[in-house]
Amino acid sequence: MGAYMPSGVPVLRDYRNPGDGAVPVRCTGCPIRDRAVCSLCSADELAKLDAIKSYRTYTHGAEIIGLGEDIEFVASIVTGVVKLTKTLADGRTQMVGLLFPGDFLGRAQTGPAEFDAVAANDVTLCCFSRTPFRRLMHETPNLEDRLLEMTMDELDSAREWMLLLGRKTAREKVASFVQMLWHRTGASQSDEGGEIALPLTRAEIAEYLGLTIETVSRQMTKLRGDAIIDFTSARNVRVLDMEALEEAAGS
Amino acid sequence: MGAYMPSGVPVLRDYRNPGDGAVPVRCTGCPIRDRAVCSLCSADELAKLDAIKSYRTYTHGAEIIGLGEDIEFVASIVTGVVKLTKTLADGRTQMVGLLFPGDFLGRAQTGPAEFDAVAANDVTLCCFSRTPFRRLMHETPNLEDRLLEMTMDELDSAREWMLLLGRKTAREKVASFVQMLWHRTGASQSDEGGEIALPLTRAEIAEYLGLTIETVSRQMTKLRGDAIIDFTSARNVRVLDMEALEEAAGS
DNA sequence: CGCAAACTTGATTTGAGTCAACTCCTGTGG
DNA sequence: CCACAGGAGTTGACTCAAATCAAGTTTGCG
Repeated sequence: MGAYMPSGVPVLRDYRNPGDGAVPVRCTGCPIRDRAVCSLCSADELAKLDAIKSYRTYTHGAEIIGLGEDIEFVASIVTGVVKLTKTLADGRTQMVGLLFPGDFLGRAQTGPAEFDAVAANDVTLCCFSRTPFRRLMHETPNLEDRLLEMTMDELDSAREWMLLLGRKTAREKVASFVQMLWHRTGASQSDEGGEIALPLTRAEIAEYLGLTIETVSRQMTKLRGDAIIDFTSARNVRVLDMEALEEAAGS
Repeated sequence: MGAYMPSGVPVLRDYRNPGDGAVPVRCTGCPIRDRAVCSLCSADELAKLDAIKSYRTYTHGAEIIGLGEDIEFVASIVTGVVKLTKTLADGRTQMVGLLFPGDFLGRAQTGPAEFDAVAANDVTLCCFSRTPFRRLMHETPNLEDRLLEMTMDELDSAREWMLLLGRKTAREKVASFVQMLWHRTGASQSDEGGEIALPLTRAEIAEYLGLTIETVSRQMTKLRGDAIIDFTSARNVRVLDMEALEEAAGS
């Protein structure tokens, strides 16, 4: 289970393992069937994918792909959260991607990875070797169409993230982060007051937002002081006032 | 011709109109044939694209796509430079894309634009109505494959840009910008000392880098003081020391 | 229970933003 | 052909938001 999940807290969000690390063997009943790269595939197309897939698990902190590695597989995130990061020579690190269940990891084309991919908590991947996947993609328009659509969605969200990094204040960044999690973890609109278990440490949130740990912490404290969010623990946020949160996020 | 080009200066880079705004009617001989979304297409595939294409021109500053518009076309940039920007409620704006000849503008899928697209100088587009383009894309794997590849390249470069926005200093940002232009404008390695005509104003460079005009100007002056770059005019840079520029860019 | 990692809080520094002139082009019209 | 208007760019003085440095406190795990 997610290393960050305090024991005894009820399961709230689906980026954690449903069940207990038990993973579907058949695609039918797969928890990400409706969102993943395979979501447009018909039953027989799915059977072909089924034949080339394999599951891999990574524990919290494990490196999935290292910078410059020539990755031999692509994958769908089944459970857990994967962070993509880029690092400058002197160690300054920026997160450049955060993948939730259903998201796709890797390029179908050849070439070395441009970033590190690390399991932010315990992760299960549904992996496809690159060559058979590419072949299947060419035979299966539904697969390629969905991958193109997902890649363009990623690009849109990268652009939103660029606006955040380039122009938002620390307060706006932190509020935007909570708001993003709220949406990505599949909260329903009526869920105000519901709890979000943060999948990232303060240090990782800082990497995501282009800030320092201290600034993230201070802004979290201020948002709590303004009665916009509350914490049941450092890793469990409750949104008290969704409208004020949107206001604070500047969007 | 590009409004920023001082008269009498020899043509240096291909993001300006080759010839005089004269545009190819046939795809053969198109200046972006080797790089654009159509680059993998065979002669007969190209003929089908040819049948649905049309050229549009925009003068410097013209809006190509407004935020929230449901764009009825997608396009390849033939000549000129297109900037994509996002703006917060109070007017803070961040550039989130910069498209050169060969780059692709728009989503094949449906849905409103997530950003503004503006002609940074005089621009020619090779446009395809969205519906026929989508249909053709489904019939033509070479087209969809290339679009997927280009979209993933865009995503990689957006992630590099995120590292810049989140973690680089003002000096590193400005140096990175010059370096990026050097590569995007197709300079050859042996071109040290060659000139780059900046396609953007200082204000636009600031939007690109998440800085203010003043900071961009100061850092340009410092890089000049360090004998890394030089200016023949405010809009024409010469790279004096490529190695030092890379060092200053922090990559 | 105790230790280390994660997180918070406070004091101080600093890099980039803001505000304010000023210069330099470039194009226009008398 | 020159004057001059206006936009683009530069430079300087000052401010401020976030980084840095430095203790603390809390939490969770062995």
